[in-house]
Amino acid sequence: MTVPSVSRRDRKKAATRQAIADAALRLFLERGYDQVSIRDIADAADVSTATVFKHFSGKEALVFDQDEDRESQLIAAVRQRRSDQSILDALRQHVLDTWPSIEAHPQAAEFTNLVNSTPVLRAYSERMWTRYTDSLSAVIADEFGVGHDNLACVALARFVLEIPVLARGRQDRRAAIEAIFDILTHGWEPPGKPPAP
Amino acid sequence: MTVPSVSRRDRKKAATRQAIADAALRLFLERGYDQVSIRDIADAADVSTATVFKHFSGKEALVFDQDEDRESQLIAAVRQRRSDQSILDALRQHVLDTWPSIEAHPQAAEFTNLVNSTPVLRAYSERMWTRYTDSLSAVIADEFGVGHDNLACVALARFVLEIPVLARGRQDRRAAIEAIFDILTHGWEPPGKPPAP
DNA sequence: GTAGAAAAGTGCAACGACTCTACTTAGCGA
DNA sequence: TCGCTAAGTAGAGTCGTTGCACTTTTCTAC
Repeated sequence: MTVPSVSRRDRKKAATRQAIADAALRLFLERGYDQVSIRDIADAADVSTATVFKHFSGKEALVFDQDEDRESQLIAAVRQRRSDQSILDALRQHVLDTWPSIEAHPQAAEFTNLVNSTPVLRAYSERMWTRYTDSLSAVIADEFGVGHDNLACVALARFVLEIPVLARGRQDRRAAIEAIFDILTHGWEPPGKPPAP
Repeated sequence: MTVPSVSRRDRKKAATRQAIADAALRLFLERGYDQVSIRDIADAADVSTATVFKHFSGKEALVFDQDEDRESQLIAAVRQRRSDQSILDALRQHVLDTWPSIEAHPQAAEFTNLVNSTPVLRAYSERMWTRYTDSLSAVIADEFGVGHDNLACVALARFVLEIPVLARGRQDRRAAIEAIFDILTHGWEPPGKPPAP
């Protein structure tokens, strides 16, 4: 996984990609997303602008590098769950095990701030998850032997994939995840008032 | 509401806006979204491209004209509900009363097809609703006297606003809406198998 | 009515994201 | 060593979008 095919060519290709991603993140954090052009990034990474688009599908994708195979992990969590575990519990456990550690890297605070303060990046980060709705709902439906467009399955998949957005910026992300799964499991309950002053 | 302030100026302004929207929809349905440029639309409506952007915030907004004051209707549905009605029920009723009739206009099928087959329009239509998450969750939280960032309130608002996306393209939209509210009310239940062949 | 403010619309230049095409370069495999 | 292929480049071009200076239309107040 770290070394898929160690040819000199692939190493150079990966290095170029990394140089672009690094330059982009650095400049974005320094100046803000909208104040950095593709040309700036290309110059900083010492490549042409065309090369940037060879490696990344667009400007937003430069911000969200390494988000690979989260989709396949989700699918696997459902399909390879313990036989006595419900799908909802399997998802809850997978989400608790996996998602809080994401964004646990250096500069996490600045990074989160960058995304939250840039509308186009907020929108992109939300779509990042919900685009898996179809594949997650498909595997859930398969487990129950119903059609892929089964509404309950689609809704569950969608609601689970909304969790990262809802839990973002919470002080206790794990508690937030648990609370949302409780809604999905037992239904929505009116919130209790916070302790009086 | 149909005639907010009948001055000649306002009438002409509304007329040009309508001319632009009509030209845009016609061209989009004829050729497809990506095959129509702003210039094409401006020419067809006999205005300059600058005028197009005076009336619409961007190209995507040309597709989704008349989506006004759905936000305020949502707020009102929660705040002005009957005193014996829960918030969840008030939302359910409002959604059932209001949303199925949307898209009940001519060319609905072609329009839906246009949106679903154009990724950027799909994304836009999903954001159209979820952008109200903050204001809807705020009013819900107010009704319970808790903070605006209360997780249960934010999650409920978000999930309700996902309903249009989930119910889109269903044969029986009302049943779909009911089913999703049932999940939110009583928790998620595994789907039953369809009748055997 | 008429003057002048206010707003709608125009034409044009510019910027940035992204694409395309033709070309060079560098690594690979025989 | 000889191509073949993939990575990278340069540059022109398209398109969405904005800003600016300007004209035209309509409203308002005298």
